[in-house]
Amino acid sequence: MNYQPLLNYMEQHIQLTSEEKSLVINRVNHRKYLRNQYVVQQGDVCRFESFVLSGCLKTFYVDQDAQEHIVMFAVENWWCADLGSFITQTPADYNIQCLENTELLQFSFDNLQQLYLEVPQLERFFRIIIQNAYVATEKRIVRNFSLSAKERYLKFREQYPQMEQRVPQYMIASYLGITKEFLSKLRGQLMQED
Amino acid sequence: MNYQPLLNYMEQHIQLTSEEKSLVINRVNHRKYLRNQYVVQQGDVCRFESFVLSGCLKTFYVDQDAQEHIVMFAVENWWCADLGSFITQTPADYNIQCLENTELLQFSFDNLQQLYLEVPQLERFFRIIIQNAYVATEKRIVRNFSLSAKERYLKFREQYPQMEQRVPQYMIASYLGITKEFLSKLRGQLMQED
DNA sequence: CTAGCACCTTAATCTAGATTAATCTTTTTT
DNA sequence: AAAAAAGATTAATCTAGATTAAGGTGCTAG
Repeated sequence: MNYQPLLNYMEQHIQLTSEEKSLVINRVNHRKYLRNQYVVQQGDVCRFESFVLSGCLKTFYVDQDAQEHIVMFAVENWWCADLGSFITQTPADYNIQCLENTELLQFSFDNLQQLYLEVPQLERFFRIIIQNAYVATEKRIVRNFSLSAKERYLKFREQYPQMEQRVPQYMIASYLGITKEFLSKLRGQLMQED
Repeated sequence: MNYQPLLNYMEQHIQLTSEEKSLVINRVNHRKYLRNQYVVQQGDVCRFESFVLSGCLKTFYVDQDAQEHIVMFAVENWWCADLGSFITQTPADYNIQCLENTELLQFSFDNLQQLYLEVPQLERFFRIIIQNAYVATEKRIVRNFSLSAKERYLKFREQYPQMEQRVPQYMIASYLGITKEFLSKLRGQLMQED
């Protein structure tokens, strides 16, 4: 099993001895999902905080009118969970579904509590993860408030350049909060411009 | 000085001995602000995490077109800070300004680091604060995505019933992400309906 | 090879909410 | 009490983006 990407990621924020690393590795579950499988379903408690080794996932919300709203994508070296649900162990607002065959390293809630005792530095690590998630979410609110659909799309393209090749346009539209038809129109306009 | 509201709030999440309580009280600054004073300005580093003893504040963002976007209000027993800035000690995206004369209990970044050593339980407490902030922010994204302006307004009214009397309508409009004229129209419609 | 499905585009029409501008009301200042 | 400033309403017009509907492209499967 390849734990290196996770350990590399962790070492960006904390230093771990090799004993600590093996404690982490002991508590983490490796799991493969197939394309279209769900990692979390709206209404269930989110049981894992997952690190993406390979593949691609979407986190989305289904509203009363059965409309899907994508709130984030996750690819290699990203974390993915309904953090609100995981943290409080209450039912999830979001679904998380694989867009490709996907390999995850998963921390269950209980294992994570254990690990906090075994490797106290992880308290710090996961606080940073939550903080980053929080800051990113806040920035997204600001962006949705103050930018037009076209500006949001351009920002998305520069921020996730690989993403457009990887996921269908109607999902990008959903992420941007617009219809696929309007995204198509914007793309038409942008082609024109250059 | 009246520290009781803060201690009550803390005791909802953690238990503190009376020695620990005095450690907290020793590290917290009490400060009065006048109406219209700024607690944080966009571009400055947010120096405090503040607990509201009395008064009312708005957290807002000014975009390129000098438009103000209110992201949250804070009243008695709420926390207020540009958490993203405070946590990372980097320049703030938001302004925080008093809408009334306001009394705050403030934790400076350095004092808080000290306190984490003196009262380790506070690590837990402030993680919970951040988690709650995160969850609230996430729910807000979902709401902005899937509800119409009218629905958001109704939700706002039921969630912050006291607020409408306390802050001018054009600020509520800004919080809801609509113009004051349109809010006025909605209010007209709703009067009609009942 | 063609049927079917998943995805994308284009164009016409519609609507929630923005903009502008004028008037009215309430609060604050002097 | 008058004047000024701050806030709220109303109505006409405008626009970003939604909706509907039809046709196009390209993959995958029998």
